[in-house]
Amino acid sequence: MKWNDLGTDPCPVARALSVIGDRWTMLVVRECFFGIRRFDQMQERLGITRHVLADRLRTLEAAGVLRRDAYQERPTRYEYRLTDRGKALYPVLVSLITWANDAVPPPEQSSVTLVSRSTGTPVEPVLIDAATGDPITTRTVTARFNDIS
Amino acid sequence: MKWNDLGTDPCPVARALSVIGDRWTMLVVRECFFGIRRFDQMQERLGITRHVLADRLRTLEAAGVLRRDAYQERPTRYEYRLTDRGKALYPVLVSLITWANDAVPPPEQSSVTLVSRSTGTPVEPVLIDAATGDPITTRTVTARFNDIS
DNA sequence: ACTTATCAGTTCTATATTAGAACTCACTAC
DNA sequence: GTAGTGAGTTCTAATATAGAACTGATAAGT
Repeated sequence: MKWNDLGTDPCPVARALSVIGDRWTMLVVRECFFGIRRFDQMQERLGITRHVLADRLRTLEAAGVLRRDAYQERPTRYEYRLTDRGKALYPVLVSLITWANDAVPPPEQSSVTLVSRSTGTPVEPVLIDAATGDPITTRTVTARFNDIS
Repeated sequence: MKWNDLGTDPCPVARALSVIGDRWTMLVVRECFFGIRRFDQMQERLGITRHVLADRLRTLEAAGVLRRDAYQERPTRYEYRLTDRGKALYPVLVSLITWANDAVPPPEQSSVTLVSRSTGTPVEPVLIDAATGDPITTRTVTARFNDIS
């Protein structure tokens, strides 16, 4: 299978990864969540090559995850912001953070944790079903394949 | 920056992606969640090349996400199962599915949704803080950098 | 005994992607 | 005029992936 075919796969995991599943894309999205909007700043912070960054920004814009806004004229300069579709990636980012803090501990004396903006206390993210409030686990939830053929 | 350096990055997003952030890995993990355990079956279902699959399985085993078990002798054959650390990736998978079903609609008449095992009704996954029950959004939660220097 | 099948890989070559550095273009500030 | 800013592009070398064939241990069929 070629990577380009993933975008039209019936499986949503494959379709998600066709947009954000390469080595750099979620790091670019992370920078956007941190409020970084400009090319040079992202490039320096990430250590990504300019070529690849330009390519990823194009892809993310095409996918509707980022919006490219001119913030000045003469010369025209653009910055990148998350769209609503991009902001909807927050649970993915939070889940990655939660998993990594458990599973891939930082080797140095530094860490990044998620805290409440109001109280400053660490949060412990869990997934629940909005309708019932039940936790979402492999035991409570399963994937259903709907073939409308 | 090189990819190999990500595993020791202070940012948990980078560390998570150093393990599961390449083009195929989360699809391999998805297969494991679907109960697929064997090399040939994964290879055929995913359309991944055998070379890359072998490499990803090695990497995931080294990261403690999968366990390699012999299921027969003469000749020895191995199968792969999720460890607890691997199962802890479920929220990431669920978040990806939820996002893709919203953001990257399937072009054909087929879909995959998450349903309750007990009632069969679709679930609507949301992240909350286990301690307070508050929803986790960009407005309620922020990242804190703790430098224990 | 010989052929085919199974199954987890390995090996090979062609192609695609990435890293790293230098360069472009349209300006602004000194 | 010279240097700086900032969003890219262009170039080459290194790396990773696609696709197909092959290996090695063994079982099953004829």
